[in-house]
Amino acid sequence: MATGRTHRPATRSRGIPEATVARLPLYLRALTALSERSVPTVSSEELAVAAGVNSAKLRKDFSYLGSYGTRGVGYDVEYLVYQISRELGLTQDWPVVIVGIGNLGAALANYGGFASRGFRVAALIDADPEMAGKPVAGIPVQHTDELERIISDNGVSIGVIATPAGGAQQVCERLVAAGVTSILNFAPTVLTVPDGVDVRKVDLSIELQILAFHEQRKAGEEAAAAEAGTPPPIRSTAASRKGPDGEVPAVMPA
Amino acid sequence: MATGRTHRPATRSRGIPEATVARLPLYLRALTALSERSVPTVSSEELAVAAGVNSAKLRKDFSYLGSYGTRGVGYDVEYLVYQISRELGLTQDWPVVIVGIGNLGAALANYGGFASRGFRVAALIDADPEMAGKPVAGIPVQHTDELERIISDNGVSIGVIATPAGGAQQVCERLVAAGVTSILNFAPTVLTVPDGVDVRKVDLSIELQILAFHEQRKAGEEAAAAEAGTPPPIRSTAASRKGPDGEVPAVMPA
DNA sequence: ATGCCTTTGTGAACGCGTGCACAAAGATTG
DNA sequence: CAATCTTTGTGCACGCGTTCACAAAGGCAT
Ligand SMILES: NC(=O)c1ccc[n+]([C@@H]2O[C@H](COP(=O)([O-])OP(=O)(O)OC[C@H]3O[C@@H](n4cnc5c(N)ncnc54)[C@H](O)[C@@H]3O)[C@@H](O)[C@H]2O)c1
Ligand SMILES: NC(=O)c1ccc[n+]([C@@H]2O[C@H](COP(=O)([O-])OP(=O)(O)OC[C@H]3O[C@@H](n4cnc5c(N)ncnc54)[C@H](O)[C@@H]3O)[C@@H](O)[C@H]2O)c1
Repeated sequence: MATGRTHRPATRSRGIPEATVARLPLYLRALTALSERSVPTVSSEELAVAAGVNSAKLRKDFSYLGSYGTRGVGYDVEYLVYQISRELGLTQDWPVVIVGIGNLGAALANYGGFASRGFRVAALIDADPEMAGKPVAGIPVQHTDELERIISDNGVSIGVIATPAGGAQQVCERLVAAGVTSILNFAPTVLTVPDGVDVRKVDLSIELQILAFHEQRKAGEEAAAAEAGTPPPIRSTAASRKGPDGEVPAVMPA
Repeated sequence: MATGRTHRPATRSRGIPEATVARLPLYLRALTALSERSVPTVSSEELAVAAGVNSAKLRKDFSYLGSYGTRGVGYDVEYLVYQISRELGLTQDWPVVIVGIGNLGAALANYGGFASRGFRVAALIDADPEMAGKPVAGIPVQHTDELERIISDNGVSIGVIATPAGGAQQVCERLVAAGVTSILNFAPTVLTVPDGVDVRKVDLSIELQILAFHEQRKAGEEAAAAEAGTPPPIRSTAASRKGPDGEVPAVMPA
């Protein structure tokens, strides 16, 4: 999970646990797929498999929203899609601004799945004067000077930061001062925000490092098992060259 | 947090809790910044602020790695950088392949922070024959047909999937069959993998939906507070037009 | 109408993660 | 060398999240 919230200690957001909120979009995606295949109802077990979670967890999650299921039958797909959408606030249209239209910002602007679920790219903002006016994904880039006006005019409350790390905190402060209360941060920095502002971060580098940790551990365990004469569990083909870059696994030589 | 692991029930990865592992890269980043400023030592309190966490949590996290601090003084920055790097497996060089060189894949390939910490883009792979041979970020794109050979030749164990959702599971299976045991997935799908393979996902859409949930809740609470005659907490300027797109907040009209 | 079969909704137990608070450790100063 | 001051390392309690397991609910067949 390339994510983490900031501030706001307790959960109790109208009683729905934070962990549940984080899974609702997952259920919604699975349900939307079922809806497109015109499947009328689905059991907690089927839906759980589709969403990649435990079925008891899924039922408990839904129980926070109310009793929308029918015992012996399951859940009505359309009805559940509506209920979850409403709970997540997706029945409204959320204007979003993206700040920092470089490699990543441009990719985000071009991302189709953005608009698909109630989010609309209201503006693209960059500090580079060269970029001003140039269209990216059909939307002209605007200069940072316009930031406050853009936020205000469009009633934007969600901002995406895709600037280099150095500028992120300052951009964040301007966004917040202008009225933004939710920020999705792609820059590798810890953002400091006042209470009442939500920050979520997506950090590629952290994700890779976490994977590397487990990868190293797997290589170590495997080496230890080989040392002990235990044959590697399965997949010994790939296993035999698992030390990355031809390096020796980080275990004691003797 | 745009993240979530799959499979592998218990933690106990050599005793280091998963939550701690997820924070180590954060500490490492803060420590690297200190190191570049030639700061010799740092207290848990200072470092905690820099990393945006509680200092007790930070100390407990470090205690899992061993006793690397000096009471009354703090932690030696250089030494800690080394210890965390080693623990995360960053003293090795990890070759990574990126599959699906579209908007996002190209941005990832161009991402500088990639190589900075032990990760090296070994190959770019795409199914589009038109792209084969074209250089992206200085690396020629190779066709999917070569996938197995590339993984094998380079000893790749970490793969990044940036294809459309439809192709992700199949790409995933080919990667795993070829020997990849860690996957970072950007496609909005639940990937099914065999035991022993780690999957982490980054899902922009889910992040935005979580933000929207809290945003809606804030708007609702505010409306309720206004109704009750209680003035909005702070920042009433921005608050007064918090209903997105000029819509009425989703509360009962009367 | 009655009984069976499926599936929900949730009580309860458990484990992980967090944060407080403090004793022990060590540096520093006189 | 002793006193003081700073900061670590951790015992402990608490709360959240997960999972099991099952009683209740409801559809459906006879
Ligand atoms: N490219 C990736 O795949 C990737 C992956 C993970 C994280 N990131 C992070 O995302 C951020 C952007 O990455 P990128 O590759 O797009 O970088 P980039 O250099 O291509 O783009 C950065 C853009 O931000 C603009 N900018 C700089 N300062 C600004 C400011 N104060 N206000 C507004 N705009 C400003 C620049 O003009 C530029 O257009 C970086 O922090 C990077 O670490 C990128
Ligand atoms: N662009 C974004 O900012 C963004 C954000 C979040 C998630 N995503 C997700 O990331 C993925 C890629 O997004 P994108 O905007 O780069 O899409 P894109 O259409 O620009 O690029 C997809 C690329 O994958 C290639 N491809 C398709 N099937 C393939 C296969 N089976 N094997 C190898 N390559 C294959 C295509 O040739 C194309 O080059 C999508 O799943 C999207 O939902 C993108």
